[in-house]
Amino acid sequence: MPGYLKKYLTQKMVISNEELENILVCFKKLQSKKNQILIHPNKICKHLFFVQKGCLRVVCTRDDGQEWTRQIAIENDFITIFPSFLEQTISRSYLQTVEASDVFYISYSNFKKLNNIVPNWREFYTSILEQTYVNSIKRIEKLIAMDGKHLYEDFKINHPELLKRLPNKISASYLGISQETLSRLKTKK
Amino acid sequence: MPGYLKKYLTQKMVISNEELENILVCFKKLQSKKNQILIHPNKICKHLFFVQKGCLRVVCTRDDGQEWTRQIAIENDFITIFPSFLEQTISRSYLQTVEASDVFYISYSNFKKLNNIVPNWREFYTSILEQTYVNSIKRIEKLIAMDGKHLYEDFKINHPELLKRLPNKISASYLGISQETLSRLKTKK
DNA sequence: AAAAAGCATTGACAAAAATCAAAGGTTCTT
DNA sequence: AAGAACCTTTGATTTTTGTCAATGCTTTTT
Repeated sequence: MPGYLKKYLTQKMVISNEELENILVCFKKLQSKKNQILIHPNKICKHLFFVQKGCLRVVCTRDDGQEWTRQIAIENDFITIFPSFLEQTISRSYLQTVEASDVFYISYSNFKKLNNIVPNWREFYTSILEQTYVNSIKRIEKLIAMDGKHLYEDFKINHPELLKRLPNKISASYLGISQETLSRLKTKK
Repeated sequence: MPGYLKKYLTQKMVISNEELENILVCFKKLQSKKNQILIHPNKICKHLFFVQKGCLRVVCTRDDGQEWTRQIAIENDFITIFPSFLEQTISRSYLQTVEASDVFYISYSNFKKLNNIVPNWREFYTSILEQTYVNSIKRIEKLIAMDGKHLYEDFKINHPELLKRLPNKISASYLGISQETLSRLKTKK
């Protein structure tokens, strides 16, 4: 049943069929409508999600109520409230579906157990970590050095599919600019 | 000789004396004056650094020549041009001393070998990765959601020692604002 | 110690971006 | 299908921030 996840794992790690099954049984399927909250704010994040179909985002809120998109996940991406999941601490951020989505999720305790059950798991996990960390470094470089116009141009070049797929409002909140500014940048040039 | 590094490692990982020695022999000592470039731009980053004494930063440059501080390391921090080090690819960023510094450094190939030589190394490495990734997530949250004033206030609260220690110019380039704006924020309130 | 280079501050101005508000267009709900 | 809710665009305005330039201060360098 978890077609994409199985495919994803076999592509990314060296693993026996038995080990693969040991991983897959830890994941449960969830189908969700649009705009549903899968991890609530001010809770400990207990699950890691894999997106089979659809789109999810991590939302962080400012004191004045404004909301910002810290992370976006589409097909074949993992997503969770990472700081909360890792340290099992409370977080103000929440995880929300942007589209109707099919996801697979694994609990924190089962996730931890995979280290013991599957020999190559740590290596796989570390590799994913490295990649997401590199991506976050690149995002930081852009956020400190670029103004709205350049952030938008860069987003259009590197994530054209997201720009088409996401509501304007969410793209703007991912870039750290207001939706009005994004709307103007889209038309101006 | 690598006093702090030895102390740091024994505190952070479970390790025998022999293993510890196997790690330490991979590191070489370097003493550097202020404003020296330890990893040059447009090169493959071949070393990972541990700061014994002093202060280093990763500088990224914009097309117009403006420079920004992507990362800062002081005593007991590791630092490198991570994307370049990890994938052994060319990077425009460079690593520079902010103060006269004593550092220990390890080559990429030796770093890779530690996975085989020291059983707990991967676990240790993963744990450092997790922590730095969490820190980068927090920085992203701030950069997308906060304006200059709030970024400065936050920096003052969370890194008061850095604010005192760093030249204004570098603090500003770390926060993604101009030094004039930082100077005004410092006096205004 | 003097000169030079670099850094911080301040003012004036320009550019960028946020905010507020209104209108028209979608999409969702019933 | 009608109404509601939401999203997008656009205009007007204010706020924030960047840029340029000048000055005084500090730190290097010679």
